[in-house]
Amino acid sequence: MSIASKYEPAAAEAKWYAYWMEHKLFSSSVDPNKEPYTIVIPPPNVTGVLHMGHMLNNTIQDVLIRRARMQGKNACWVPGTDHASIATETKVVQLLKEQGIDKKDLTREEFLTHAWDWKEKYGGIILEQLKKLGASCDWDRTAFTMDPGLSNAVLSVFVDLHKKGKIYRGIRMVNWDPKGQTALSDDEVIMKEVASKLFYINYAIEGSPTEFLTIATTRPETIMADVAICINPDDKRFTHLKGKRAIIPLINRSIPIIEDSYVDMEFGTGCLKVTPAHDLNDYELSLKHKLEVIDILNDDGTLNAKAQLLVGEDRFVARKKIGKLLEEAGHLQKVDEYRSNVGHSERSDAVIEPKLSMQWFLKMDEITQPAFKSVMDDVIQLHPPKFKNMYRVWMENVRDWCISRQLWWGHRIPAYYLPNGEYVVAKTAEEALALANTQFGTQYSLADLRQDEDVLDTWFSSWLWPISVFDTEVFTTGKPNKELSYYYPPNDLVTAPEILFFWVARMVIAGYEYMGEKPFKNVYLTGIVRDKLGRKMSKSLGNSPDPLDLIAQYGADGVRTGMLFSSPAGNDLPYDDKLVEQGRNFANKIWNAFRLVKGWEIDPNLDGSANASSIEWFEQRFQQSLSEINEHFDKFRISDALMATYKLVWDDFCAWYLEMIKPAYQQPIDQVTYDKTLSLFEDILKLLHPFMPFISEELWHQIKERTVEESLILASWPESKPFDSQITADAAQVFEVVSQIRNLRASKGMSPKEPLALSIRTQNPGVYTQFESVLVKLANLSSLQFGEQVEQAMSFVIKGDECFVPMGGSIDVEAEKANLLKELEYTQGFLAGVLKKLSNERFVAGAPAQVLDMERKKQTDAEAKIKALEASLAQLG
RNA sequence: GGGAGUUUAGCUCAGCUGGUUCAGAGCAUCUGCCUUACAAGCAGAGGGUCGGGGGUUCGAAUCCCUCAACUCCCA
Repeated sequence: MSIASKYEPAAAEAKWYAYWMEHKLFSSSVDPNKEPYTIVIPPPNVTGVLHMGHMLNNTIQDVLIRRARMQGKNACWVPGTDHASIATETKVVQLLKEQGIDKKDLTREEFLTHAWDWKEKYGGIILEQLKKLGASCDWDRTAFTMDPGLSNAVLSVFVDLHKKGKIYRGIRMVNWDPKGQTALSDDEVIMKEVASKLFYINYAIEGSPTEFLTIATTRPETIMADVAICINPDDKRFTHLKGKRAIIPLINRSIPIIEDSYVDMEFGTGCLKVTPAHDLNDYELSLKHKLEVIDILNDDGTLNAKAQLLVGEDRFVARKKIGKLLEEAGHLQKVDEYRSNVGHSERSDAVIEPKLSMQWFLKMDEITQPAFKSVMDDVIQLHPPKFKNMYRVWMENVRDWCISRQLWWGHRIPAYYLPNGEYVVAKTAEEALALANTQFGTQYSLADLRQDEDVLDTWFSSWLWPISVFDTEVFTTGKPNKELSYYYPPNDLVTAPEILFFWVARMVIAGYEYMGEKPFKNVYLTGIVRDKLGRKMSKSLGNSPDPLDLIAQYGADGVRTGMLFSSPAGNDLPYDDKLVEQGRNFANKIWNAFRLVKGWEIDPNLDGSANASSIEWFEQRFQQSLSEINEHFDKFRISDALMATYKLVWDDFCAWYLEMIKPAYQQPIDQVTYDKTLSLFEDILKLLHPFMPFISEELWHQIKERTVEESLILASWPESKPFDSQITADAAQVFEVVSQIRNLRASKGMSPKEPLALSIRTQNPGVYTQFESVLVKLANLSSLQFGEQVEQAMSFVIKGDECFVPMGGSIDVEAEKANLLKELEYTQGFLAGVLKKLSNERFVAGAPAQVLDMERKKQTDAEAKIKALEASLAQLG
């Protein structure tokens, strides 16, 4: 035999991916005669490299798209990348720094030139990596969120929403990243518990030099920004201070003492300093009590002139220094160690500074309504459904979306400020100028316009993705083009739950706003890939294997199945090399099954009728599995679909079917069985294809020469037909007998080569005779007969049928008796339980007929078994 | 502090509207085998009070209450 005994994936993978690409088998175009099946990829960061999360995510998408393609649908998987403004800008800034260039020394245009250069050079590597995984994307459709068309779409949407009055400018407390010098959304802030200090500071009471109040704070450097002290109105300790004023230490500014039940009497000293510019809660308190706001920090986190003290010092340095100053001045009572949760930038890891600034917002109250309803009404289904609840909670508490970012890389906000202090919003400067001059009756020129410096939040472009990859004009025309009308809405979206709100919810919002329809029907939420210690896999921890290394080592098919073996929707995937090893082994198993079949010689004169029942059985079994697999797919249980396929191939096909029909060593096989077996093999390859595209396509073409059109990727998914579960049940019973005999040999230390005789006492010999040749072959029987009890025999009972295996003088009577007794006792106990149930009048009265019948059947079966066991025991003496 | 979720074998998970698919699967473990497709394999085996307690019911892994542990989201 010339075929290698181990499957070598590398060559097949390169070959078939090139083949599929060359013949454009992934491509899709509008075809009104075919039902479309669409997936848009969650666009990875253009600067990203493939990580394990992408592997899982894209494998699932590929499985779905390949199966849909085989089901005859017009399968279209649109790939692309996201400009990821923060991540990319951070990376480019870093890169420039390494080259000795500081972003501050560059103009906006110069910086963007660098960024684009970098994007052209390294961007999209990730898409090349996806090809190694086997992703069958329509690469001709590859989109980028900053492509001219898609960018235009973003600006159109901004202008439109502004016109609709949904976009406004406002002062808001935002999460300011002093390092990245940008505002972040709440979702981009990571809370981390850090060690800090709680400073207890004494504030003197105005007009009463000996009296003071003590305030506990972790941020003493902000006392200069204090505008009040707040106490709880119910707090008896401070009743005497109501209406008085306190003096800020060191700068001696007088501030009022106010009352609000917001103050937690238990925490710290029970009174609170109110610093609206530097704390969100304080800011809200200041709005409520109409207090002024004093901002003492610069954008880079250093203290400004309003601080009066320590001007120019960094906030952390200032914190230390002011501690000392307070101590020297006798205002510091004590300092406690304290652990607190502090927000950090997801990207730069800088400690977030709450900061008041002018930002752009999208009003969310109305625009979210259809999106909320569609998920609640299951028009859009989340898988698993537990995420519906999370979605509801988020939607119910949604806040206006801060869409501006103080960055350069991204879509620049199309708002233009005028010398008269007004601004206009338009897609281009020219349009803005025209608009301004009409609106205000002015004679401005382009030079008078100053465009907003900020760019839009990345999600403000990717929320349009399911629409804009097909049609970038619909946002202005309102009329979907041919592509969009055909492919929209995409069927399924596969993504991580962590961006359910960032991205998924916002796509739903945009879908309804601009298409009046949902942007997809199903959302499959994957889990997070974790290492053995349960930690999220990340580059910084260095705990993630390189996906490309894994593919090289285990093969793409092995890695794909490995990722899917243990990842039900919504559950984290605890990654272990064992999984991909199992995947690789599975590929090898299939490979070797093929070697076996391909190695057979055919004798056209041979009669194969003895194999008819085996073939019949496997066909029924195949249909049984197929219906399970289809059901799993329909419910988005991808892992279960894989597992059912795995068992069908490994257990039913390889372990049973092939052994059943396998001719003796170096013996030929008949034509009918051979042809039928190859055809069954083909059916199996079809089921395997979505999971293991490479090896399945490889073997598909090794079975026989095929044209491009006959490639497996385009083959039809097997048709589901009714099946006879009696045959599969009968076979299971026969297999059980085979197992028992093998077990018997093993326990006696006998060689499997030593034939045994078998006699069965049964009411239904037909169960066995239909598989007689199989039973004889697999159990290695010298004879099979039906009849009464046999002496000097080992025995076992299968479904009430007694099986006797004569062992001559070698049988250990006592051990055999003990075995039978044990079985007997168990069965008697079982029967007792059944009888107890049946003698319970309330059970008989209350239980449905079906259950009752079941119990009665249990009773008769158990009684028959007991009788048989007792007879055997009597025989042994 | 508010909300959501999870808890079933050593690990990862199934278990639908209470009742034979009811205690399951895969992996891991143990025993024996290089039996000519495959040791990346074959044949067997063991392993769980379904987180604890209480309740409803003829009957509970499944429904209710309560406690505990863990996870996530919002503050």
